[in-house]
Amino acid sequence: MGTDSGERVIVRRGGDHTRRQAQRVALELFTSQGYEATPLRQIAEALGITKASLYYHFPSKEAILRSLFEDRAAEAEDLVAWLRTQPRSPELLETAVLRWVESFSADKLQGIRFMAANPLIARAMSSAEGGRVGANLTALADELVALLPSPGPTDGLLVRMSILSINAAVEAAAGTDTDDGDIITTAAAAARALLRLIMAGQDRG
Amino acid sequence: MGTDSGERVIVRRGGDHTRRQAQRVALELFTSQGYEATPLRQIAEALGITKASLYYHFPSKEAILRSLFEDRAAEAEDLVAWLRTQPRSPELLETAVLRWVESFSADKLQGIRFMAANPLIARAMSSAEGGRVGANLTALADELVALLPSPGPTDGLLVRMSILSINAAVEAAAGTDTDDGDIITTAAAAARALLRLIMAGQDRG
DNA sequence: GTCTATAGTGGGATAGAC
DNA sequence: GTCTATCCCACTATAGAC
Repeated sequence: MGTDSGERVIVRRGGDHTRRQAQRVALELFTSQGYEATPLRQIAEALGITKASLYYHFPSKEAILRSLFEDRAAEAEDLVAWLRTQPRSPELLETAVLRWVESFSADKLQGIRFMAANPLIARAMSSAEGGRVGANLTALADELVALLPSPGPTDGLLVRMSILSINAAVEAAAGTDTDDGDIITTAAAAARALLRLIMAGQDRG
Repeated sequence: MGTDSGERVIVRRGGDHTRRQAQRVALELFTSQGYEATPLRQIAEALGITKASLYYHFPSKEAILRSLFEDRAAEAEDLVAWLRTQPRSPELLETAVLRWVESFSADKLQGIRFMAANPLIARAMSSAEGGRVGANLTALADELVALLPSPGPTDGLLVRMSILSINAAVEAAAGTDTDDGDIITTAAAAARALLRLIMAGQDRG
């Protein structure tokens, strides 16, 4: 993914403007209707072009899906990479989880909504052997559980739940008119509550 | 179903045995692959019959889906009905949420997995005007928030999250070999932690 | 209650002109 | 880069025999 730092300075558009628009529209439709339930025709129509024209920009429907997913996976990869640079300590667990949850500014929440709306696809993509998305959230959770002094059998589950609290909050807010900022702060509060639960267990362990 | 005329005495099965089997198989496949991604042919094959035979038992694919969903929705309805018989108090919030979360014995978890795997469909069915599934979880959450002495803007979200903690736990456990019992007890612990969060906010409010 | 055969539809994908 | 036209296939659903 874009590991070069400059990201090509400025005017990137024109070259792939339609392609980016297609990704934006696809993300919306896949989120509101689901991937399988969204025909390419609908994406094309929203762009004002035909189905066939879409194939100039993407070789297949699945390629659109993958392009979306890889954008999101990059964020998890970045966090895992950062984790590896940090000194290992139990406190790092809380720091990492909150860093993850709070990294979602309102515009990035759309990515979480997409994942939450297509859980089976998100799972399949995470475990795809294609390479790319190796550093998924499960890997992150494993790294974090290993930080605990005496990890119990359900601690892995709790850590995963705390990481996924942003997903849970988005899912719980679906269908309501909850403010995006409220979703994020509530998810962070929930994550902290779960982490306290884990730490309390460590004391007893 | 009614070609009787005696002789049937006890053995009620056989009457809708295939139908029930179809529901069982459909629940499994819809959960592991998703509703849209599962062709009727696959369900039929798993039963050892043909696609056409399936149409003897269900008028459409959607009818299979609905039959599954209505079974699950009945549980939420029961809890809401029970809620209405209880004296109103803030303590009822915790009682109700835990009653819900812990009502999932291991065999019922499959229903939650189905919902978790098909969130868009679950949402669409919940808000379907067809009548039946009126008492969904959102309605339950609203009843519960109303029990709080001074409900804040994010309390509704937190209550929904605590109800959905069983879903969150199932989702977090997906892809791992977590024991079903551990999932339920962890979900209950998480629900309690979120409820404590809500109650702490009430003190300050 | 299950079968074979088939209708009918819609979607992903391609060919080739402009 | 976008179009029209088309292919191919898989799926839902139906018809009618046994």
